[in-house]
Amino acid sequence: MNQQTRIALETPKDYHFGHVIRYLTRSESECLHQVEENTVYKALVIRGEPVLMAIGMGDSPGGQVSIRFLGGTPDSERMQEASDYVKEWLDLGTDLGPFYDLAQSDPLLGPVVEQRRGLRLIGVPSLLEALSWTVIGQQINLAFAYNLKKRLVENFGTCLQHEGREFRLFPEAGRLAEVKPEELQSLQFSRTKAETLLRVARLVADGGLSKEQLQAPCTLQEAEAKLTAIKGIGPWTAHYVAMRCLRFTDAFPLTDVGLHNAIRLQLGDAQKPPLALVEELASAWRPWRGYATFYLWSTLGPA
DNA sequence: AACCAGGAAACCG
DNA sequence: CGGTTTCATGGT
Repeated sequence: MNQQTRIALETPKDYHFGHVIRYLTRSESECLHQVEENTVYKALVIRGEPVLMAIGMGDSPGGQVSIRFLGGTPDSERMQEASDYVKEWLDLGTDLGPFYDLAQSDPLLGPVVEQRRGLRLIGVPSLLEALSWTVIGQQINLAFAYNLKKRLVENFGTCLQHEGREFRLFPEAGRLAEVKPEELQSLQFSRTKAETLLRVARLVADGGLSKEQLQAPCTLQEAEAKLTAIKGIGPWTAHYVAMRCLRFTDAFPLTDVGLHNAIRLQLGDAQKPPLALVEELASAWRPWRGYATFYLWSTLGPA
């Protein structure tokens, strides 16, 4: 009958599910997962089969994260893959000890990190999704960016239903690859945004671009070079993707407006910091500049 | 209405 | 190269 299969994931020492939930709920327009009563609902397609998950803190007091599979139990290999995905997505495998040590003695970062100790760097494991989201986010405000993503997902992705709940999936590369730029423009994508996004989708669909070829033994600098070779992708986008998808802990979107605002806020300044100052501050955060950036971003959201 | 937004390319000395 | 201008489109 209603037999439910669960997987429990070990959590790292410093882990605060509440902070993770807060990050995941920062936009009302987020369409690729839902959060309800401290449970995250998320769907994947693994080798053609949908896998529906409810992710929450386990019942045991050990601080485990548990995945409950909905609408049928996947086979063990798919459960393992789903579990790997969640581990990567919610960043359950990184030891933040060195980062916390470093932050502790940093006047700017110290208070920020102390206040949100246990927040993880929420990732975007799919390269296509990460690149798409980042291209969408170029030079527009976040609210609009979430709207554009939603339109992309609703128009070209599939939607699963389970017990009245909708699970939306990011479009497949092959599907996006055949979309015409005009279709995206009619959804209020700018022409260049549409072209870049479709260029990326075609590259991923053709196998000319993959996550594997951008990760180790590839260095951050090499990954950046490969990504910025694509028209429409500059240093900001490359580092953003390196940070959220490729998991380079030192990825650093130097020119990011949100980062600048967060630094300004911490310094109590009226003006945004000059780039030279941003670089100087960040040099103390190596090799964790990506985590520093993510924590600083978290100071901008609601409370 | 003006200015801004989790930029990138093209252009120019 | 390093700085400047243009592009593009909604949000506030």
